[in-house]
Amino acid sequence: METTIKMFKALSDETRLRIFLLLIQSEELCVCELVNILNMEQSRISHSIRILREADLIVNRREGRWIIYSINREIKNNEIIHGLKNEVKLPEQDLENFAKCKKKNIREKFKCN
Amino acid sequence: METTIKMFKALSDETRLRIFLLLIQSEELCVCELVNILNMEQSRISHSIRILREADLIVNRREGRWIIYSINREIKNNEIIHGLKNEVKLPEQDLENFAKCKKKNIREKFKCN
DNA sequence: CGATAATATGAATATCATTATATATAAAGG
DNA sequence: CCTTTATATATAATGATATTCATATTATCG
Repeated sequence: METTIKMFKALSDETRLRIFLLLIQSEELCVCELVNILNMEQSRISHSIRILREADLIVNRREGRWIIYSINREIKNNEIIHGLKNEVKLPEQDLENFAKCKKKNIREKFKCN
Repeated sequence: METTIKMFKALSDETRLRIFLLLIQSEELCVCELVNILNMEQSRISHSIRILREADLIVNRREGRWIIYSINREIKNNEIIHGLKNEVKLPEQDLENFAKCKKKNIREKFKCN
């Protein structure tokens, strides 16, 4: 129950829900990609990510200069998350920006933004 | 997306989640039964109920002096709610109090509390 | 109709959450 | 090593939420 409440709390904010859905879409993303896609302040993304991480919804690993986030495998068979995947779609704009961002391949270049 | 966020927000509070799960268990309950089961201030229950209602999670009808709440049928095939049912159990204490309350049959008597 | 019961609502307060700005840290490049 | 880049965190301002106490509303009973 406590875990579920934490999960609901983490996902009951638009910014965080969009980040979470983007991570479901894309397997993994770094912060500067999320900044790029969502067009928000970096500190806002970082802060949002922290709350998702603290709710055990996402995990991260470092890869050189980047810290790369992905969905926590352990919640992949949580039925609420399953339901969420089927019930909610990302805004079109986010999908577009996500595609553009992937094309840019910003992590290959020297400079991200 | 907006609907889902409203839903998550409504269910991300312990009081409201317990009320919601009790209503799933029991088909329908009036406020004084919930006060009885959860052992909380009546106004707290009423306020919580309002938020669940505004998120379209529950509905109500009047029956004499009582206002009786139940799960909104329209969300019964929402996959997130399905997931929730399977993932979360009510605290034992609530189940006990629920059973006791049903035995008391308070709506049959003149006075509820 | 007056009293009581069930529930809702309002106001006040306390707590918590969100966002922006500024700063810190850690890795990599030259 | 000094700079730049990516990210995190601290701080502060603002806004939202939860809870309680007091009061209002609506229905029933006598």
